[in-house]
Amino acid sequence: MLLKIYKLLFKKYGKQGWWPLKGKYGCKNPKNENERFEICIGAILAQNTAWKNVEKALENLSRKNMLNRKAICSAANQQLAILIKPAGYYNQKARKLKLFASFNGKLTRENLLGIWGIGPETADSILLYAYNKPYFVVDTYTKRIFGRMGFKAESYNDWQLLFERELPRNSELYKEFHALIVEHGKRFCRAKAINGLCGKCVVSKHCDYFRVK
DNA sequence: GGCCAGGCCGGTG
DNA sequence: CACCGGCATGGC
Repeated sequence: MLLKIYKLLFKKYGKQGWWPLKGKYGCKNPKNENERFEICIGAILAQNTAWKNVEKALENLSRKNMLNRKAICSAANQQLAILIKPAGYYNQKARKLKLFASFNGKLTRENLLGIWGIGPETADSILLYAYNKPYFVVDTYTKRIFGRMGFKAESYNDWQLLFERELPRNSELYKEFHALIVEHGKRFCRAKAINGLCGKCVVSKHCDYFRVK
């Protein structure tokens, strides 16, 4: 069932090629440690924030040559906060960036979750997109889209299990699926239902939300 | 002008 | 454990 949804979304939106490094879509997998780091920073900045705003923050960091681990480690919280301001929650996020950048241990899921400011979605985004580990990423779009379709799960872990149990354990599939979910959430499965959108949605036949209306 | 955006933390019951 | 307020900008 989930694979079927995936295929419908893929047919509609095409290959997404996430993660979008420096705001450019269609990138390949990260080639080096610095690109991996940039993905991690983007994942933290993207917490409950529109990606457009994250791009501005990344651009500010990049222009100052601060989009790397060393620079962020040695920067003052205040300076970071000013640069990442467009991404919102800038005081918290400045602290989060520094704590992540100065973490030296092994990047397991458990260790990531132990870092202040890294929750399950951020951890899974880092593991999947920066380190190519097969953890399915669950976000608000995932819950909204599949919740409306009639899938039920209580917690983050339940949602994740739902996908990981049914899908082949394949990071490339996970990456593409999550990216497609975000795209679909932005374009069609909006928080506030917009008149007519559901009628053009490629997965509406599988959706309770549409059928009920 | 209100709602939403690729969450997470800390306090409370 | 579940729930909630706080954190903050920018686009629509």
